[in-house]
Amino acid sequence: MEPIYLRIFNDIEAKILAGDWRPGHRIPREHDLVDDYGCSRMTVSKALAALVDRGLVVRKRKTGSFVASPQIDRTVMDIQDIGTEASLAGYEHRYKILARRIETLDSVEAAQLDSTSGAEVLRIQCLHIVDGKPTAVERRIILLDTVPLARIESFAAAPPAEWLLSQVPWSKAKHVIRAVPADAATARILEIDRGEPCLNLIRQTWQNDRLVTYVEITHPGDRFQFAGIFHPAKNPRHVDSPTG
Amino acid sequence: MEPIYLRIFNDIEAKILAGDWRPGHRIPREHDLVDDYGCSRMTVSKALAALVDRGLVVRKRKTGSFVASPQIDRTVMDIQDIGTEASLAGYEHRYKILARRIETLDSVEAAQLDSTSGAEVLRIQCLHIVDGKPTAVERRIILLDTVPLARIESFAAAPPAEWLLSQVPWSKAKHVIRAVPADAATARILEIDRGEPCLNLIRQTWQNDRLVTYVEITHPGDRFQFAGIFHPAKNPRHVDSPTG
DNA sequence: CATATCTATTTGTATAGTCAAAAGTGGATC
DNA sequence: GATCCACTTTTGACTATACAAATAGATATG
Repeated sequence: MEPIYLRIFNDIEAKILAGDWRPGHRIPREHDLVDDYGCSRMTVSKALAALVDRGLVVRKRKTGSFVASPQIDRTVMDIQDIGTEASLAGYEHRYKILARRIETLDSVEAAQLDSTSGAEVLRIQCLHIVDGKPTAVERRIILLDTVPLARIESFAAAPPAEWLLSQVPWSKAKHVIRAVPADAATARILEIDRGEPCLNLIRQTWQNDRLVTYVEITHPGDRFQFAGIFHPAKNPRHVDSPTG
Repeated sequence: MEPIYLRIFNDIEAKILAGDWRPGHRIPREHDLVDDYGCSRMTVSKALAALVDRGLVVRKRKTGSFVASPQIDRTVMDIQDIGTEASLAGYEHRYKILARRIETLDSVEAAQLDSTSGAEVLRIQCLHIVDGKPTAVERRIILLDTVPLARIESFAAAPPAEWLLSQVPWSKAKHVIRAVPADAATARILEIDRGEPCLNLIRQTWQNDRLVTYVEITHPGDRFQFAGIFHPAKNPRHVDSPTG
């Protein structure tokens, strides 16, 4: 038998991840959940505290509990969004959409992405310029089934990574980081020599087992690095943490 | 006023991080902590649950609660240890200590490591061989002030990373991942050409603001990648595996 | 000898309350 | 209008207790 607090946790998590409860949506107050599940307040509290820790919920006395704005886990964030990182480091960041078209996945690509063949996707190529220098090529595929709004998005206001984060909560992400030699096309775009070492990040992001996006980001090895400072979870996380 | 459960949490965390309670040490049982702190069992339980989540404690019914073997934070994308990762992925792993000597840090290096000049360190160079192929050069510095036992350790039974993890809990880690061309020495050791793209990981690990170790690990770009699957703040698994 | 069973210990989950702290609301007063 | 205070809602911390589940260790059995 699944513990009650886990059932509550899972129910609410599912609603949020399914997009049923959007960010800002008010979660039933403890008292209501007590009634709904026929359990004690402590049990409800345990579930909600775990959701706070999971980053899906924020709580405030007197005001209530709300679905949190989707936020990348801080330890993943470090390699998440070039623009954010650049401006955190005090650099100027621009980007240019080099290509943008809607396609259907052929079977080879579909298999590669672990997705279904024939799905409609938006394919984007984007150059990131940090401090005046070309710093990354971003080649991205967005599944239009999962993110229909992408069809009409121009990415003029925010680059694809940032726009997606504001649209879709993610439930799973897979990263691969490699060192690769620059191919001809990449070398031209990044203004480096062919064969130069490049840092290559591939990320797939899912929402409830539906692929949201596949992206490959290639950085010149001499102009970019991934860095992060990590602490083992600082304040008590997970269960019954007060300050969040 | 600090909540009781936080006080308990902090007290125990401090003891573990200070090395006062070593991995495997039995933590007082809930009942004893109830007596010690004059609070209820639920409060103690909350603190211990948080410590479990924090990764510092493991608990088992009837047996008790124990200081966990130090582990890399699960949400951190990182190779905790090549050997472990390799065998998880089903590969055979060997390693060879190429060099081992005790030195004192000169001022240049000390500044680089953000440490004090004149400190005694153990400097190790180590080659990792996965599936019969040279897969990583590990160049490591261990601060003997922080880890005195390293002075007499031969690393015959376990490679430095694994040995350190079993010895020292960490409270902070800094990672840098880059793509670099192989220099002459590295190329020779890894049996690749000079200039070939290599994946380069630098990690510094601290225990309570005292540097434990500085390590630079260089992988051939075509034989290694970092990969990780993340679920926001859950129990992400990460796998760093040799590529074909 | 091995093996199955019982028992005591320790953690895990849950209840049904109490009191406290934060913070939004509205009302009294200037 | 503006300011301060009391009121109310909602979360945060905690108690004292209960019973369940896992299991190490002792005991009984074949």
